[in-house]
Amino acid sequence: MRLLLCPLQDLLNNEPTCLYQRTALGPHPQEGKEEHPHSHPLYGHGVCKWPGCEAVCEDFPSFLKHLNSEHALDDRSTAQCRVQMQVVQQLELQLAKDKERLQAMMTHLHVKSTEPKAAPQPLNLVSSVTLSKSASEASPQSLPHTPTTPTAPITPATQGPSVITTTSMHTVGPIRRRYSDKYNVPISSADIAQNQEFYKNAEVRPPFTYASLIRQAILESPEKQLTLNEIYNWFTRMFAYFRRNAATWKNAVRHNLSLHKCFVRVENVKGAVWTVDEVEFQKRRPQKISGNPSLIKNMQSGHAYCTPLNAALQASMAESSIPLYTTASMGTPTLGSLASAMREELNGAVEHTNSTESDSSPGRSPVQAVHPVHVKEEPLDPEEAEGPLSLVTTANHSPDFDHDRDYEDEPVNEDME
DNA sequence: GCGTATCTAAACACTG
DNA sequence: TCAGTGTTTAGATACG
Repeated sequence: MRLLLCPLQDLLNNEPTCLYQRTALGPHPQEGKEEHPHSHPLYGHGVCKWPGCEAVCEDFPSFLKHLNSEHALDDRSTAQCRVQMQVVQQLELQLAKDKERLQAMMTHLHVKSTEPKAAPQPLNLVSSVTLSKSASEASPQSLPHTPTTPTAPITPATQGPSVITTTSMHTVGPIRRRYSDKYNVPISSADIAQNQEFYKNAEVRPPFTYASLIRQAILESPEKQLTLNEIYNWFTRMFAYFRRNAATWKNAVRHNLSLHKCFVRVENVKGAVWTVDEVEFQKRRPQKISGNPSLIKNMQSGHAYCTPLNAALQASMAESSIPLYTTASMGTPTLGSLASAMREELNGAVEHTNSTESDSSPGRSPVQAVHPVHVKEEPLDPEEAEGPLSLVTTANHSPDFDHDRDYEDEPVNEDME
């Protein structure tokens, strides 16, 4: 624990500006106004800008007082800082990837670039702090195939041990994890929207059921109806995970369409399209999210089980991380609306958790805070086992090593990016 | 241990 | 014949 905290302590001691110093996010917010005694990257418009806080501070002194009292060097703040590192790293990786893409495009078009070529090894803020285990420590066979760049969903700490912690990040092997609607209650719109880029780029299984995804695909369509092929396209477009093993998940999609009454097949001019019977779909909700005490208890226990591992740090991660990303500008309406649909499913539970979870972070969704996001990692095909490593290990690799990777099972969809 | 929900795999039928 | 679509069944897994 102490080991983990040390680098962070340095960070915290140096004030959060160090986050900017260590990133390629551009000029520091304070640049050019250093002399201003009341400017602070964590303070603006009378609001504390600490991720997930947004506490109103009437003036700068009160902000400082708030900063020192609410965001002191404790496990929670440390955890938040680490999560912020993840955010920054994610953005850096994306930037590096896009830069390289741009370079390749310009090279292809024989355009002289003024843009410096992306560094082959991106800054790796997180790995040096929390992901100190080398990739070699993990058995390649046990690691999921995540050849794309992301390191973790942008909402990592919804499940304390599964994303951030060193140990957990190395246990995402071929363990099949359940991710039913019922247990994904806490997934919020922000959750998904901010993870959009992640899921688009990372071959990480989205933590939603096929039924939920199908429903959302249909609801996102202008006419609220899609052909099977259009549903396929939506899956591959929105989730990198579904750009491989097509036979498997397509079968599952068809299976779900047939199985669930909420999916209604409608014949129209251009053939059969699938629609969602919201009434039928809603019928599933009471069964799944009844807001009963056991569910609430379960949601709370999401904390409990992680705390013994890394003590308060784990808990603080679980408690406080999600809202850190609410300001991340990665979401788009598409997955945002998916999240909205998810949120509809979660309404009942949210109310309960609001009252059960101590909420010291204004603006934080309690559901997000207390419930894990399960990321299922698939067993690898034998020929894939030696491929790129896990979410964790990719963080220690060049983000671009997979650029030329092909989708094994089928050509990239025509509308994929 | 049981029930439920889900995932995965497979077989089969139908259609263009 | 073949590919795509749709239905159904069965086994496995996760969880309450």
